[in-house]
Order: sequence, then C-alpha cells, then structure tokens
Amino acid sequence: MSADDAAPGQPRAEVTSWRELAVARSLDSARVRAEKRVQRFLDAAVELINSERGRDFTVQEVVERSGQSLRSFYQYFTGKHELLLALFEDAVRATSEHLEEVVAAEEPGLPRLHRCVVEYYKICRPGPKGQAPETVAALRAMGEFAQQLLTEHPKEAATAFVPLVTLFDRVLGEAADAGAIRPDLTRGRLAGVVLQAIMFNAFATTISSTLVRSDDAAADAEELWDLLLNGMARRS
Amino acid sequence: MSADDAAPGQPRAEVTSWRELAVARSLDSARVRAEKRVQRFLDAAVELINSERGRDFTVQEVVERSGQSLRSFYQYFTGKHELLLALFEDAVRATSEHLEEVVAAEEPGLPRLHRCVVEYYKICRPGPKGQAPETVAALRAMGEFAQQLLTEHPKEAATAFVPLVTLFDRVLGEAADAGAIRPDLTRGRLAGVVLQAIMFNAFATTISSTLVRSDDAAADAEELWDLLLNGMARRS
DNA sequence: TCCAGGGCATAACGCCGTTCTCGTTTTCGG
DNA sequence: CCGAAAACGAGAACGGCGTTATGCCCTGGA
Repeated sequence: MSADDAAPGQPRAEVTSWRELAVARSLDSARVRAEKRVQRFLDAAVELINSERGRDFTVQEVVERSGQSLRSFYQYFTGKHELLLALFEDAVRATSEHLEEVVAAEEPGLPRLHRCVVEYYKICRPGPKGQAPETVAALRAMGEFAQQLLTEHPKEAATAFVPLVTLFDRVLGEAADAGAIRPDLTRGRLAGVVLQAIMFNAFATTISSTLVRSDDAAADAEELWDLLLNGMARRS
Repeated sequence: MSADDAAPGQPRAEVTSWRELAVARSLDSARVRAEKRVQRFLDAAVELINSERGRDFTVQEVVERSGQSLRSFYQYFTGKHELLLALFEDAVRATSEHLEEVVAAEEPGLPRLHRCVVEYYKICRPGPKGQAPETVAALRAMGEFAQQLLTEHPKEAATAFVPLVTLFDRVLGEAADAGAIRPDLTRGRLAGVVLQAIMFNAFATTISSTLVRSDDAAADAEELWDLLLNGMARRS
C-alpha cells in the first residue's frame, strides 16, 4: 500500500532519472485511479453504516451504492473483513484528528485531558445528537467490530488504534508534566485502559439500567471522568 | 415457555381437583423431560464454546454433539440468538455464584471488594490458566456476544446481567457502609461502570500493545483495581 | 392392537460472502 | 491512432449457515 515500494531490495542511491520518474508517474496515475475506486467503496460503506439500520450491511449493498461491481470490490479488498478494517482505521484517524482540533483550544494539563475524555465519550455514545463529520460518527457504529477486532486480531486492532492511543498518551503526558497525574502509573498502559473504559462505557450505557436510568450523556461523561480521575475511594 | 399457562384467561379459584393435579403432573413430567433436553443442548454448546476454536460454533454442531435433532432444537429455542442468550444467562449466574463463594471468605468492606474485582478480572481474562468450572469459563468466550447484546438488545442484556450487578452493588454497598467509598457517587450506576471497566479491559488487553506488553494477568488486575480505587489524579 | 405424538434424519430454502465466466471498455506504449 | 493487455460490469454459481418443512420410526397409553 505504501508509495515507495520501487526498490525491491537493492540499496540504491536516490537517482531521480527521467525513466524512474516516468514509471513512477505511470504507477501514480494508476494508483490514484485505484484509490478513487477504493474511496468510492469506503464512502458507500460509511453512508450505509450510519444510515439508521447500519452495521449489518451487505457487500452487495456497498457495491450497488458505490455504482461499481462485485468483481472490482474483490479486486481491491480481500474480503469484507478488510473493508471493515479500512473503515475502522479511517474512523479512528478522523476521530483523533477531530479530537486534536477540539482539544487544542484547551490549555495543556488537566483541562485538556478533561475535554479529551468528555469529547471522546460523546463521540462514542449512541444517540441522535451528532453534528460530527460522518467519518467520525461511523466510529460509533463500529463498537461491535472494535470488540471483535480486539479479541480476534489483537495485532491489527493495536495498529488501528495507534492514532487515538498516541493522542491520549500525549495529553496524559502533558497532564503528568503539569503534576496533575500520579507518577507511579505505567504510562503507555494508562492510555489504553482509559480509552477502553470510555469507549465501552459509552457504547453500552445500560448494563445497570435495572437500577439507574439516564438519558443525559453529558452528565454520564462527567461522572465517568470523575471516577477515572478521583477513583471511588473516599479521600483519607 | 412458562409451566402455568393452564388457564387461558378466565379467572378461576385455586381448586386443586384431581383432574388438575393429573394434568399438572403430566405437564410436570413433560417439563422435566423438556428441561433435560434443553440442558443437553446447553451442555453441548458450553463444551463447544470453550473448546479452543469456540465462539463461532454452528447450530448443526450443537445438535450433533447433543445427540438430538435440528427439529428438537427449534422446538425449544426460537433461534440461535435465544440459545446464546440462555448460555449467557447461565454463565452470568454461575459466575456470580462462584464469585459469591470466593468473596464470602474475605471480610466485608474494601478487602471483599478488592477480591471481587480481581477475581472477576481473572475470570474474564483470556488465557490457558483456568480451573474454574466450565460454565464460568464460558463467560470468557462470550465477550463478543456480550458487546452485541449490550448494544442491540439493552433490555435483555440488563436482565442477563442482573445477578452480577446486584452482587457488585451489594459488595460496593458494604464498602460504602464501612466508610471506604466516596459517598457522592451514584450507587447503582457505579456497579455497572465498574463491571464494564473490568470486563472489557480483561477481554481486550492489547489496545496499547504497541506501547506496553504484559502477560501477567494478576499484575494487570491489581493495576486496574488501583486505578478504579484511587483514580489517576495525584493526591493533593 | 392401534394410533397419536415426540423425536430423528435429511432435504430444502433463503441470505450472504466469495468466486467464476463472459463480453465490453479503458488504458498505455509505440 | 492501434492493438494488446489490463480493468471493469453484470450476473450466474458455489458453499456455509440459520431456519423451515417433510417423511419415517419408535414408544406409550387406551
């Protein structure tokens, strides 16, 4: 998938001969065409996935909506799994970029971390309220897939989550530098644990709906943040 | 499905005539037979589900392994979904009973809560180490289904989780009575949030495997407990 | 003995992911 | 502009799986 797979092994100086340029340009034009087609599949899938009865869309539907053919689909994706993976990676990337923008407005340290947690919670939480871009909203619908990916293909999952993990790790690092975070916690792991706690608590808000009921996403987000920050122990 | 659907609408005194007794006895015997058959299906499914390549077993396999027929299967279950639901309910029930036993040995309050959290983490965490009864171990393999259930059928999910939620709520209540828990947290919700945090962090340990790697389930359990209890904020 | 119901085996149906075939269109070097 | 090669579209076909339907056997009670 990478652009620079020209040299198949041999170490070679960066001779930019006209010949190579021509080849590269030819390959490039083919590649942009291919990428355009792939993108049409991805767009169609995104439309389907956050279209009310999403998530369990069929390959046929993607093909029809994208105005292409089944043959093309299997020429670009080895299967539905790979499409979902690409979708998920895009959603994670878009989400982390979105978070990056939103969070930049807060001052580094605890306020930024707070905003980060609450905003991510709101993105993951299902509900009609969502003016986020479609690609970001798609993340919501992929909770189930995320779970499956995390358990069945940990390697791929970890790769897909990299943008979000690094973002959280960075923001956590800023907060730690500001002296707001306990210094005895394992850095890298904390980001993952916090991310998971937010995601899955937002995805499934109803595990204790027999005891408590809530429709206030903002309040739930704050409560989760409070729990993550302060823990449940009574201060001594 | 219920046994007492004898009176189809009319209000009737509890006349225990011999006629009704006979009918009841006949129905009872039919019911125990039915329950035996259902149990055979469930047992077969449990065997399959924690048999290495579990989770995605087929209805045919369940039927074959149980030595019964497809027809019988669809006579007792409306579909595969219902089988999974029954399996899940059993797993939750068995797990909460198991936890109840283990936890009874600890003194009420924080120690019991700690044990509860750590033990539940170990049950949910995948891995070769598991001398827990089969029914309990089955819970591990149903992480994906739990997620699906939580998002697509919140009502059923909440019902299925009741035993675990009430157990955790009780233990949390004991700890709160002992003065170890912040009194300003919403009681019922806390149980659900804690349960979810443990479950999904145990199910998917690898979200940040690009940063940190760990094979020590006990240490991870303690770390999660520490985070839940004390939060990530530096003590003032 | 008879017969009705429960149960088994198996075929069949529909959905869906995936593969294959065939005929057409597009691309690209010369 | 041409011709070969690659890409593409439309749709049939295959296989797995959940679900339903059919036909036969075996048992148990009148």
